[in-house]
Amino acid sequence: MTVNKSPRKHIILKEAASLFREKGFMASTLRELAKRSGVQGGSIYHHFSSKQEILYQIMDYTMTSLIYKLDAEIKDIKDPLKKLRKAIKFHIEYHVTDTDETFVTDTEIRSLDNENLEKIQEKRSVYEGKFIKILNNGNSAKTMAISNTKIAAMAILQMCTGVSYWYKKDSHLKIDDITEQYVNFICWGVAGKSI
Amino acid sequence: MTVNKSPRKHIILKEAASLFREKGFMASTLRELAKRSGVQGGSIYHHFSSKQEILYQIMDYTMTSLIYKLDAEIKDIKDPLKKLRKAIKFHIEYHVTDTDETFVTDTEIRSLDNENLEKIQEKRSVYEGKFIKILNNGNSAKTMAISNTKIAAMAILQMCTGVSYWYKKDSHLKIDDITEQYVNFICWGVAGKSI
DNA sequence: TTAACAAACTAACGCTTGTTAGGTTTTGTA
DNA sequence: TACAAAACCTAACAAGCGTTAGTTTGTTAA
Repeated sequence: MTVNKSPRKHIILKEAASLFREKGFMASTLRELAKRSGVQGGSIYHHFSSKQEILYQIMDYTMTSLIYKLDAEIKDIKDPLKKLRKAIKFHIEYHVTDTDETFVTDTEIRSLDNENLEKIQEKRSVYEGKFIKILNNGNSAKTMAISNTKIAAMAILQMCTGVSYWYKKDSHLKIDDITEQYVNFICWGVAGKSI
Repeated sequence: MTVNKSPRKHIILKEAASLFREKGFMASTLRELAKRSGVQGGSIYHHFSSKQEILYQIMDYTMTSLIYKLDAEIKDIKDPLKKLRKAIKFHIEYHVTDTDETFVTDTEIRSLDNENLEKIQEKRSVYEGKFIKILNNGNSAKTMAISNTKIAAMAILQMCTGVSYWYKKDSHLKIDDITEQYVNFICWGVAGKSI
């Protein structure tokens, strides 16, 4: 989110994430998005060049944030298991904070144009690579016992990303409790055979 | 799949699952589906009353199969941990066998009309309930230590369903290897604190 | 006050899509 | 073989959608 983001543009992006989550990108119309954002359909084009650009901006911002913020969270941690705990905690908290954006980013890959698709796929790969690296380090340190770290990373990410599918802001479940359960489950899972 | 399923209807359903997976339901057109199925657009209406019905039939068949076949796999197993292993193995194998159908069933919930949505949600809930029950039994038997079996069941299912997102039939990965990794990861994860 | 610019409205365009209706061809059965 | 049903083709309809172009409105600086 750059500092010079106009209020309306910001509103449109937030409403877009909500609408896309609710109906899917293709089933969402600009007329409805405009209505929800407080303008008329054609006005969207003052802020965005196309419907596709709205989707891309949501997804690109989300992936970029995930990558940079994950780094900030784990860069000073040496122990792989501790690093993994922190990474999982971060991932879940991010997905629980921006549920609409993260859900859309995870589910609307197919709606991207080819050019945008490549860019987002690249960032997904970078993000996933950070988890693979942690798992590889855990294997090296003998505190984890994973046969295929790529599959394990995918499994872990899919499971944790899944929180954005069901979590509701008004849920009685506390984020820390959810996080704790996922972290424990995963850490026992990766450590299992090395105990 | 009933015995009297006409060949063309069967082809259309298979092609629909493939097309919907590739482009999403809303971005898929009946003209393209017809083309892929070897007929013209209007001919689809000889076999299905609407585009929505095609989607519903794919999803309903998949959910119904999952429910009944899971039961058949685990009904004679008493030990909760063994039962869980079998359930996970079944789930992954099903998702790896019908990757298109399972992927569509998991991702196109939002494309369902309200009436169809309720029916599919109900079946999803039934299926999920079977996993929750296994976990509850594991807790009772003290071979699992899960604070919230509902969350754990969701996490497990999301992770295992995720296989249909990335698995490719021509993959060098053997299904048994994949299954083994998931089963081990999960069983260590659920058993962790009870060890 | 005036001019410039940003933001928004509005009508309409061109295209696409699910679907229908009527006609033709193919298949199955007596 | 004849007939009916199933399957398919085809043209077209009605609705909707992303987008464009022109106009209007509000704001700001000179």
